[in-house]
Amino acid sequence: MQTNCKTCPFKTKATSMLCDCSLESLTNNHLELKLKKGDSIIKQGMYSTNVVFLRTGLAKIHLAGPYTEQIVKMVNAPSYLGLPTTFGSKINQYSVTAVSDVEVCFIDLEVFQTILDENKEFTREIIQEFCKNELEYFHRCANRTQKLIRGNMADALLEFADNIFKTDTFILPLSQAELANLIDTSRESVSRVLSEFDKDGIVRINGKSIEILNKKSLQLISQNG
Amino acid sequence: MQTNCKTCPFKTKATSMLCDCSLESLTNNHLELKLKKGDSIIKQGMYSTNVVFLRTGLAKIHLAGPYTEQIVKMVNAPSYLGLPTTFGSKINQYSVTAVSDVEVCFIDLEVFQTILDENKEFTREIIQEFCKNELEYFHRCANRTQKLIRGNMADALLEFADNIFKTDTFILPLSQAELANLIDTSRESVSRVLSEFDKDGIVRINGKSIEILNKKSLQLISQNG
DNA sequence: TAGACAATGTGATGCATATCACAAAATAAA
DNA sequence: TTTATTTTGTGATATGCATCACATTGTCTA
Repeated sequence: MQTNCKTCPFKTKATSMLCDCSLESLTNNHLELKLKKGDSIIKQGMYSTNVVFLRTGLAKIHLAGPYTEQIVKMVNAPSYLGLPTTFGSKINQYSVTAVSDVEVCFIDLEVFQTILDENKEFTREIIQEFCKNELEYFHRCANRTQKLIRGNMADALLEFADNIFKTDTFILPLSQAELANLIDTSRESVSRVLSEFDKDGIVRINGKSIEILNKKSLQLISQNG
Repeated sequence: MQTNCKTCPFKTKATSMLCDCSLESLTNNHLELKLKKGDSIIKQGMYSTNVVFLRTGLAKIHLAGPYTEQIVKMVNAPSYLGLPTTFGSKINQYSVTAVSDVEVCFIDLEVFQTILDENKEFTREIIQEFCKNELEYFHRCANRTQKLIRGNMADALLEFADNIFKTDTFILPLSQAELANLIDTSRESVSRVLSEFDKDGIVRINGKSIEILNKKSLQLISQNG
């Protein structure tokens, strides 16, 4: 479903029927931005009347837990962010921060709502995305809490390799402290487990660069705990 | 938005515009059932081409974790269940089981899809529901893993009282073993914490009957951990 | 090229809670 | 009612991991 649109910024092979520019309303109702790694895209607690389209790059969704900030999801482009705010209180309930350089479009929520109303295909895709995410959360709930740290770390590495970067050699986009927030553990444990994996020849670590040497082992560790 | 419909079974004050029976397609395309406590509504791993409307009663969504079955969400009527299956593989990715007697309607997914296409209001409500749930999962991720058992138990009791039964005196719909699966702990710890709460005068427990005596305390315990 | 600050490695210690092991009670079945 | 089965209460023990403490390395800035 690649639709390289000439008049609007959505030139991506997205989930997005937005690129069907019969939706000319969009062309005049968005703000396009390039943001740098570390920049805030959505800030918890702030008022907002926009949906954000993450056009390129990688971001983390995170929010304040009772003690520390928790990363609940990594999101790579293309993806829509901030919908719950749109339909809810207009106060952002979570933060989104770029972990790579990103391109984003801010779309007025009323415009977005109109598009939803007028475009069945797009609506269907959005709902499908929600369904996919819901399943992800369910599995996360069932897995994260039952597995030991090694299992969760294995899952995180496999997720980066298989779903996010789609290669077994990549640069970790998160610090060890952030990784700890993602897999519900402490910074120190992340450090220990990573060097264990390296020592056991499962991965090769070089600063922030990671190469997965033995994916089968990782999958086994993921299953055992 | 109460619409007591005469021709279709959806006579509930639902999220549901389905009761707007301009949707006569529905009237002839559903199966209505009364199920008993403990009956399975949706079974993980089974093929299905239905969405389920939970008309009355209370259910639990649960799925197989690496070690034990995990309860990921309690759902009370009115609510739609099984949408991810609809839009996904048609193999149920989770189970839903009645924890009280329930009334459910099985709706063919093509009929459901048609309704979505034809009814903007309904679609909007469904999306809103997804958004609400997503926020719930995020908060669950951030809370459940950071809090101690007492905090999670306090949350569960407050959830039952405030959101599910809407009264401070209720009958626990789950066994202690199920409660343990809900708040990520062991059966024994559930037993211990509940009797602690009782001993401290925070709740009064009598078999499965629970009365919350000191809600402020529960909220404090929830915050501290 | 220094100096400062952030990110990482690694040992020692403590603690929350899982697990094991039964007893007691409640519920279901016969 | 009696028997069988599930649910619950409670102690003792084991353990995975958080926390603390500090050394080391890496990275930015002036």
